[in-house]
Amino acid sequence: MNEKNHENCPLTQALLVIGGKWKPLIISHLQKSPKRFGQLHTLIPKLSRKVLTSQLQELTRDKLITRHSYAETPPRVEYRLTEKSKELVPIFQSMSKWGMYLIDKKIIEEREDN
Amino acid sequence: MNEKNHENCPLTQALLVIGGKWKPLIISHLQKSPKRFGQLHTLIPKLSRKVLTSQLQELTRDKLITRHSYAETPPRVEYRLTEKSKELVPIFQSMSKWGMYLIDKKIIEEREDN
DNA sequence: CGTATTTGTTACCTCAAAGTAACTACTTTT
DNA sequence: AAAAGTAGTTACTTTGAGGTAACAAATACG
Repeated sequence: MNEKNHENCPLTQALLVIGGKWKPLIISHLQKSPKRFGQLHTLIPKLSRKVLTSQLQELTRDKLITRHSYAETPPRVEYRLTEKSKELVPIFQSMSKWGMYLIDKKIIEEREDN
Repeated sequence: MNEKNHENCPLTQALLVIGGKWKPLIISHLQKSPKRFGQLHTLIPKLSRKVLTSQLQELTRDKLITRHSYAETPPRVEYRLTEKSKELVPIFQSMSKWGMYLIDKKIIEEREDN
């Protein structure tokens, strides 16, 4: 953040690429093994197919995932992380850990409210 | 991500709180020292005062920052990180590092394009 | 032949987030 | 009296992200 200014701030750059509402979630789901379009949709049901498509396209464009399409029928398409995005996994894990702490706190506060 | 499902996913919880477009940036700027409203606005010029206000209010509500108002004239208001959000700083630092790598790659790719 | 499956696309609509600009309140300086 | 500086708020408008629903293509199955 000490950097020049707004423009070339690395954090801003990173957020441009992974700042989407669903992208961290998608990347997290791909961390263990490649997943198909339909699997991702099942894992994140609140995410519509249209938006899932667009997020996957953007992630592919930015080279955070690769798309492997198998000429089977019915068609099968798998998405997997690239080396670039594998480095993000521990970051999202930390964030997840922090989120868990948030949930705990929330439960405590709810208790105190009663 | 292995967790139950969508609802209580810790990463989703975390993203609810820090997922805002500007929040990671604001938190990063506060990491070294408390900052005033106007300072933050100068540091992130693309962020309008109205939105800065709303983001600061949300962060305060979620107890990621505290607001200290001094009865001087002209008024002075300082925002500082709480213990809760200080744990986020290393996460954003990693993300920033990753963003720097992105920028480097971009430069290399531009060179290759020529 | 008609239906199901899978991975999308396309068109249309909606709503919340963000932008703009004007106004407030308090006090010091000119 | 008026302007300047700080930290907002309020009202109005705009933008774009996201939702819904229908359709496409290829093949297998009954």
